[in-house]
Amino acid sequence: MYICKNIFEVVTQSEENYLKAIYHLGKQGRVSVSTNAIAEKMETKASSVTDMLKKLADKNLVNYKKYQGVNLTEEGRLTAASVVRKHRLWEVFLVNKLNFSWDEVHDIAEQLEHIKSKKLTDEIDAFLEFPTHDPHGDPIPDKNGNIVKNHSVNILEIKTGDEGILTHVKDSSDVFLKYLNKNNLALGDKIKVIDIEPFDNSIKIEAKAKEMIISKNVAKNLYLNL
Amino acid sequence: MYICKNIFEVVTQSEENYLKAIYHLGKQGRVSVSTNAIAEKMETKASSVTDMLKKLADKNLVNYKKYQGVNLTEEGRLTAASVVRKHRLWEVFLVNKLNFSWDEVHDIAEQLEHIKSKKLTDEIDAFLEFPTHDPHGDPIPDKNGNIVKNHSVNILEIKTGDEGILTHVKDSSDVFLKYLNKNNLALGDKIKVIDIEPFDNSIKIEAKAKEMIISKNVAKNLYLNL
DNA sequence: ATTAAAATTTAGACTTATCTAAAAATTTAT
DNA sequence: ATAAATTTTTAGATAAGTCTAAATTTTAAT
Repeated sequence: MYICKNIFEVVTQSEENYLKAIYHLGKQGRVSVSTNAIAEKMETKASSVTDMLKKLADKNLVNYKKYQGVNLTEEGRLTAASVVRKHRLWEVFLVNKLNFSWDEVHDIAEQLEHIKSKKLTDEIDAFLEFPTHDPHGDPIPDKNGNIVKNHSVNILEIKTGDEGILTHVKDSSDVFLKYLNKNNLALGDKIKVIDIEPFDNSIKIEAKAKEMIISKNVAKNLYLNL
Repeated sequence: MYICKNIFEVVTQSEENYLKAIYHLGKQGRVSVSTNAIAEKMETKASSVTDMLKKLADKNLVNYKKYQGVNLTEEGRLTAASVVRKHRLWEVFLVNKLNFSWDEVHDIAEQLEHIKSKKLTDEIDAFLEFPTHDPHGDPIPDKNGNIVKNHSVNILEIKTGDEGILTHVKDSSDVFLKYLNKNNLALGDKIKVIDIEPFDNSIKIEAKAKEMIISKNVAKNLYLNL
């Protein structure tokens, strides 16, 4: 006797979170990811990850061979991309339509990304006029899970005297974003590299006609379009 | 050692659903509700309800004495009202801002009502310009869990020849709403009672300059403002 | 006031997702 | 190439939420 347990939630919220982690760790899920890497990203234990990987493999969402790590199947990749799509669309909604700032949206989007309704996702997409990037500059996968290729480069790789537009921040944590707010840095700003200090990789930059020094750790998270 | 298990989700989704059921069954939670009534509403078993009632009582969300049914505490009432508030606000959002029809929103709102963010709820409320009723005419609780009193009366209680505005439908199931769509009936319509058939309580009404006959079962769900 | 029927609770079991501790496999270092 | 270190998996336990079946309490009927 064939029993379909749950037509509407074939993939649980927890499963979606694992798929998302694998997607992010294996650059859109195409590369193999280790159990420990997933455990660290999800702040859980490796044994829990192993259990889940078996379940995901049973559902044909990942390719899994014991001790070998995992990568997403096409179905898994699409599922993960859909979750990421929803996460980023909701972030745009919160910032563009409601009065949220870019450092407040992550936790709420973590909840909203699990809402199951294809129509809702597509209507929100249209309502926002089909945005291609979220408030942190991360690309939004389209209906088919495809993302536009990003041409931004890390500010550490730019040579002294060159300038570009800040289009992407890698760290979306509220501490980091609040740091940028405090220093009046936002996506779209024109930034010029004045000097790179070889000793600690700190960088003197010019933004909004003002000079400031940012640490290497900050620099690592700033990406510019030249 | 004091351990707070979960600051952000002191109330689980499942608990919220039980509180909501008790809220609806006991007219805003002020009246005692039986275990079986809850079980039926939630499509679960009485034994599951009993288990949950104990848990809710432990958390001071309901007053529960074995075999006596439950009612909500003030804290439980506020929690339930907040869930109902979110459900109805999201329904308004879906219908007014996205392209949803009133028969498509319930299942999605059932998911969205569990999103935890006070700011999000209040911003959506403001974005929608503080609506007082959802697309089915149900009142939306305010921040403090208060609802505006409804003055609509059931169409069966109106005497022949009288008319009123359709302001509320009791049944929000998609079958019923699709029936109304098909017959071109919507909130805001002026409806006149032409004749009530004593045999089966079917009613001949006039709406949009056309006469039609509705069954007692339909009539029971239509409420008018005189 | 008993007894029968209905409602409710208890007991024990199952599933999902998690954990700890121990075992097994793989990788790294000598 | 072998031992040590690291990674991963297994085994067994726990908590939340559900179920069935049996026991208990309340309500209704005679």
